[in-house]
Amino acid sequence: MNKPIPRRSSTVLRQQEIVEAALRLAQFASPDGITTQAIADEVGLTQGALFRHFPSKEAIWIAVLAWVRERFRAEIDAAAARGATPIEQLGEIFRAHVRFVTTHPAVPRLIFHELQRPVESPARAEVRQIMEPYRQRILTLLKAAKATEAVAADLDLPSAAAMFVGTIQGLVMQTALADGVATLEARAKKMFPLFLSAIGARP
Amino acid sequence: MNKPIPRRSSTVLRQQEIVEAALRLAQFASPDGITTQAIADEVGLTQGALFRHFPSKEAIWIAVLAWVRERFRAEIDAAAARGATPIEQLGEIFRAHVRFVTTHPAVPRLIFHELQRPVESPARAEVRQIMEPYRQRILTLLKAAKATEAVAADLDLPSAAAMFVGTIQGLVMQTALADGVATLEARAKKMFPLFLSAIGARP
DNA sequence: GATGCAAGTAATTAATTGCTTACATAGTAA
DNA sequence: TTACTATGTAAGCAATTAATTACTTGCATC
Repeated sequence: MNKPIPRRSSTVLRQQEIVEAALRLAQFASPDGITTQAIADEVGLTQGALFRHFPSKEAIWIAVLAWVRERFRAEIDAAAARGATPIEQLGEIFRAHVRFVTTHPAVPRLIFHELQRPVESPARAEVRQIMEPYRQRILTLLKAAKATEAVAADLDLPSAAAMFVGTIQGLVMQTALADGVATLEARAKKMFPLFLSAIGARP
Repeated sequence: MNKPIPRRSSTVLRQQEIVEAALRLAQFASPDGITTQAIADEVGLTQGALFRHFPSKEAIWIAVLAWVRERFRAEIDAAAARGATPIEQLGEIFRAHVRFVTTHPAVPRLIFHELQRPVESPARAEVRQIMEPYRQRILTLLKAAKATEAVAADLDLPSAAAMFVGTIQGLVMQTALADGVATLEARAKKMFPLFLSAIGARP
């Protein structure tokens, strides 16, 4: 009943398989500890075959990050749609962000990996393309909240946006160091009210 | 007038030189992009000579992290001593923490590098030994603040401590991705009032 | 001075690994 | 059938690099 596994497959399909394999492996190893051989094994190809579908190893990781970017954006979109007011939307996004990390534990690892590198690179740019539009979106919501007088009138919006994102990022760092993502959601749940208090949100 | 550079030096002194060289190099390269050859060059030794003073490359990084740990602890101690009330002390520590990162830009890189690795290791344990006592110290100060009714009576202390640390960590991540640590201090300055608001601190 | 050890060097080794190449074959279209 | 192209394999190349080794030398001590 299984879908017959063709020995040969088109590049488009293989690229997706390779991206998924790499992301799977990144749950248990750091990106540059993952060899092209390991990825090939995970897909079920020889190592050389990878290079029929990607020009280099780095191109694979860039594709992985691009996949993550799209997926993350979609989840955040869906979350925002669930909230009626800006403050509610922020709450939904907060939860969705945390949920995304627990669902894809390899993602923080990929991001730490890029942050740890000192030089500009296409992969780094890709990471920025994940974070920057996200931060921008939070900022827009905060503006809307301020316009409806749902937050403190003298609130510094860029700082508040940085704090929203930073609170989650910091929490992910702390749990990554301590216990993986096991306790992340529980701890995040208690953080959001603190954020609301920080921005002077009215109940 | 320069101190004569002896061709030979004791292991204790060399270890310190090696640690400093590694930390210097880590400003411009990721830890595992730094070869033992590069470290040796920076110290002015041959590559093999390193292994007279450290059993392995990893041992060098562990020593670097231990050095960072001590140094960080001392800076935070000094900062805390400058504040009269718990809230003031938190402010001093916040600034000192941020200042430490801008002064030692290699440090976040080293920490990201460890976070990016999935397995437990002595180096990871060393990073935990930097963070955990720090978080604990913040928690203690928050307790004291609560005891003097300087913060909201119903404040969840562990969450607040996580937020204190996380706010800085998140900010470091964001600046690391955007512009190095160039704008870190300016942005951090605007964040602390938000934290005070989060914990319901009285002015 | 003679002695012994810690610290240094130069050369080598063993293992790893991304990528290339020469060749093979599946699938498709003429 | 024939021919063509995309996909696949197996082998190997070239470069990197942590660690080891055999040998040397500076220096404190007797």
